[in-house]
Amino acid sequence: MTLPHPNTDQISLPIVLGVLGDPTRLAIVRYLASKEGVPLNCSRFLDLGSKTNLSYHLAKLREAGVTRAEVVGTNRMITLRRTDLDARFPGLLDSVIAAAGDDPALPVVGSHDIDVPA
Amino acid sequence: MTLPHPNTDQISLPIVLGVLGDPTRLAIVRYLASKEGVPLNCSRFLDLGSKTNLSYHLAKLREAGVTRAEVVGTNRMITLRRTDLDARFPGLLDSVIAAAGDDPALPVVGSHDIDVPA
DNA sequence: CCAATTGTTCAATAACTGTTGAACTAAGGA
DNA sequence: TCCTTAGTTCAACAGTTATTGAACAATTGG
Repeated sequence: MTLPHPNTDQISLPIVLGVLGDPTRLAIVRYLASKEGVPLNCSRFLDLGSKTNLSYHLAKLREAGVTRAEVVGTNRMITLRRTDLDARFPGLLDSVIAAAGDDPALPVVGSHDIDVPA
Repeated sequence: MTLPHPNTDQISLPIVLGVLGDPTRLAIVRYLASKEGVPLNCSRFLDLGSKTNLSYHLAKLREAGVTRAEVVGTNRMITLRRTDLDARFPGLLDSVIAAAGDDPALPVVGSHDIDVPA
C-alpha cells in the first residue's frame, strides 16, 4: 500500500530540474516549503488544477524524488524530501525555493486561505 | 549581427530549470563553468551531438538567459551568464554546477583533452 | 450496507521536445 | 574569386508532456 519512491542516491539531477521546470510543480514545491513539517493532502493543491492533473504532477514530483507521499487512509500526505535533497544536491532546493519565493509569475496555492492575524 | 538575449530581469525560473533539465545542456553548462572566463565557440561541444543539435541546445540556453553568445567573425563565443544568474537567482547556478560536477550520468565534453588519470 | 470522500487509472488529444540531414548564410583565407 | 570553416534554418519525424473527463478503487462515516 506504499507508493514507489526513488532512494536518495537514485535521485537524478536532470530529472529533478526537469520536473521543477514547470510552473504548477514549482508552485507545489513552494507551498510545501512554506508549510514545512505539516503533511498536506493532495486536495490542498486544487487551486493549481483539476484533481486528475494534480495527481499527475504530484506523481512526477514523487517519482523524481522531490516529494514523499504517505498513504494515510484515503489521503496521501505529501512532504518535501528536504533532507534527502540537501544530502544529494546541497543548496539546490534552498536556492530554488528562494527564487520561487518571490516569483509573481507562478500560480498560488491557498489564495483564499483565511488570513490569521497575530 | 547580435543574437537575442533576455535581460536579466526577464530570466524566468521555470524556463531556466526546464532548460537545465536536459543532460546535454547540463553538460554544456558544466563545461562552461569549468572554463569560466574563456569564451568557447560552438564546435567545442561537438562531443555532445551533431552541429545541428548543438545549435538547437545552445539556442535554448541562450534564449533562457543561461548563456551569452557573441558573434566574432564566423564564430559564436559562448559564455555563462554567471553574474546575471547570480543576481537573479542567488546560489542556484553554484548548486547546479556543484551537483552536475560529479554526475557520472552526464555526457562529457573534451574527453580527448589532457584528462587521462594515471 | 450505503454513500461520500480521496485519489488513481485510462484513453484521447493537442502541444511541445529532441534529433536528423539537406540546404542555406556569412566571414575569412588562398 | 573560389573554397573552406562556422553555424543557422528548415521540414520531417518519433517520442514525450500536460490536460481533460469518465470510470475506477479504497477508506471512512452514518
